[in-house]
Amino acid sequence: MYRTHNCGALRLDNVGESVVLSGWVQRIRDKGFLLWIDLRDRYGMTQLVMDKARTADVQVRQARALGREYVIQVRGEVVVRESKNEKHPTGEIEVLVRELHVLNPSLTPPFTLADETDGGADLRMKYRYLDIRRNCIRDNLLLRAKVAQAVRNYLTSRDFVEIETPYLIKSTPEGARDFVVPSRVNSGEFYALPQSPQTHKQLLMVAGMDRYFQLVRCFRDEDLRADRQPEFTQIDCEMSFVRRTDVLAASEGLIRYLLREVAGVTVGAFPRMTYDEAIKKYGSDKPDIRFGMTFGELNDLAKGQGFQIFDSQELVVGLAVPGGAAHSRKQIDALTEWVRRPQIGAQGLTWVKCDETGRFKSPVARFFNPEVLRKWAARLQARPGDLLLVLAGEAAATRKRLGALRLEMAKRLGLRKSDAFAPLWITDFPLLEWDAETQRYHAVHHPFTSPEPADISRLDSEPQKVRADAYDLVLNGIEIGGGSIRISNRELQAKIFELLGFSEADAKAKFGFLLNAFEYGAPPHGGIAFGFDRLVALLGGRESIRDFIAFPKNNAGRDVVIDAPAKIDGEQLDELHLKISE
RNA sequence: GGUCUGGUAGUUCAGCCGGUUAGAAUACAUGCCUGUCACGCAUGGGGUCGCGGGUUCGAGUCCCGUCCAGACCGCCA
Repeated sequence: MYRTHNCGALRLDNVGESVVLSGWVQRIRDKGFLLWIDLRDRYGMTQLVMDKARTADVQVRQARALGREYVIQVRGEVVVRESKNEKHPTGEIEVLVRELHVLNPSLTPPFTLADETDGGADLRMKYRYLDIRRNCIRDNLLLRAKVAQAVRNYLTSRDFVEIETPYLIKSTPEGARDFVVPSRVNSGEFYALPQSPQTHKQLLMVAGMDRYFQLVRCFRDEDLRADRQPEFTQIDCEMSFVRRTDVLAASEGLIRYLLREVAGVTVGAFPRMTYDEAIKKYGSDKPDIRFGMTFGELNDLAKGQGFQIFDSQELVVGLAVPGGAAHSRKQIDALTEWVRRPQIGAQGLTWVKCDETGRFKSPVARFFNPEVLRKWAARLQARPGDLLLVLAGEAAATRKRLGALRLEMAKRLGLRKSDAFAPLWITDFPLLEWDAETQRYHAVHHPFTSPEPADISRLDSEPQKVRADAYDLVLNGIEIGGGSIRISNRELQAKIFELLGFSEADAKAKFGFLLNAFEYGAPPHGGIAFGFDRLVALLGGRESIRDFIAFPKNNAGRDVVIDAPAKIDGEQLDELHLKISE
């Protein structure tokens, strides 16, 4: 018998029982007369005990020879602890060992397997199977499984049906770079791994499945970030006979359910904000609205007063840092350096301290009299004791920089609380974006996104002003979902392809299968996809998704556990009809 | 493609203006310890200072190159 109980199961009720436990040796505490072993498995930890009075010498010697992470099995008796430990659920009992078997020894692990590990990221990734033994990583994976289960419960209970779509599909011209897979049977041809099941889920709508979802792996061959992996998981949804409000309502229902079931947090109706407003007030299309510090534009109050730097720039914009007047000159200089780093790229930073008595202190005070500075403060909704931070420059870049500064200040002030959840819908994205490099429009979302119905008439005259019937869901400043109402009208789709610079033949070659399907009675439809990894990380109170993925890729897209990608031999290349050009 | 930060004991790090034998904590080993739970105490072993080149009487330290890791910009419909 390998075990009668797991390591998290035993309680006072079990005292007197003879049990068999198996697990890993977390730690041995040898007091000489008495020796304890913390035995750990996925379910918890149970303290084993041996002493000279009750245990045979041979077994004590055997126990002293154990090392960390040995896999052992013990038979023993559950006894009450003389000194209890309230930190563990099993802390009131211990198991007096009668028999001990080493099932497998272990090398000394290269880092400490504890909540507060001494292991660096590099080492932890290489020995990920050890890292996962740590409570925090194990709990992250358990959380992920719980969220997945909750997603399936919720969507299935609302008539969504989970359907798998193929992973070996075809490369499409728009969007991220594709991972490609050479075909052995079809010489010189390649599959692509899906960036999303977009077209297949639309085909399922034409097929009459009405409400589809899938927890699906997606692939993008782009550079990585802390919250970006080359393969990642989406909650992909699509619905027929819906308008935007229907998709938003269904999505809110799901997210609200997850927040309640998993995080125990109740949130009300999700606020909505247009793309333009988000950019102007937060400098980002994914604002974190857990805190204020919204932007105020100061062009009318800051230009034309003799301060050359402002006069020559397109936009002067600022925000008020609550309580920020307490910053020392040194701290503000450090902030200036922070925004001047190449990653932010600002030329400089203008600041105004609003002291408690309503006076202003600023290096630009000789250009702007107190009356003007008072108007700045009012525009930025500053209160006495606040610090105004002002940037100037080209409008889009400056807003972005101030947005980065806003997040940094919030982080320093502890305003980005991981147990607060502030969802937000962003709507009214532009449909098209002019790409100067290729001299054509490209779809901001994707080519199947419907224009806002009210704007369709402007497609010919001013295409850049046409809004998309698209929406993003932002949670705590992280984009966790995005979707749109799709085009289900053949002529409209043809017009969009034309605007995107596809010839009719191009469109037919690339998307003929979808256009054909639309000839056979396509229902109006729309959908959304949520970033599952990001969502789980947020529910776990973190922003980096790597610790919520069992085997993530590193910064360079490598799997350091198995050392992939790797070269393949010549024979395999030949079979695939491939030659490596050096 | 680019910017920044880092690489010193198994591990996490310190190492000042270039100067004698490169340190700490932890891990590991041995011994002691009558209730530990991050046990404690004592002793001990453990180093190609990422790699290559340069400057110098002398380089862990300065310079150049390179590799690796992380964060970020570009990119990510």
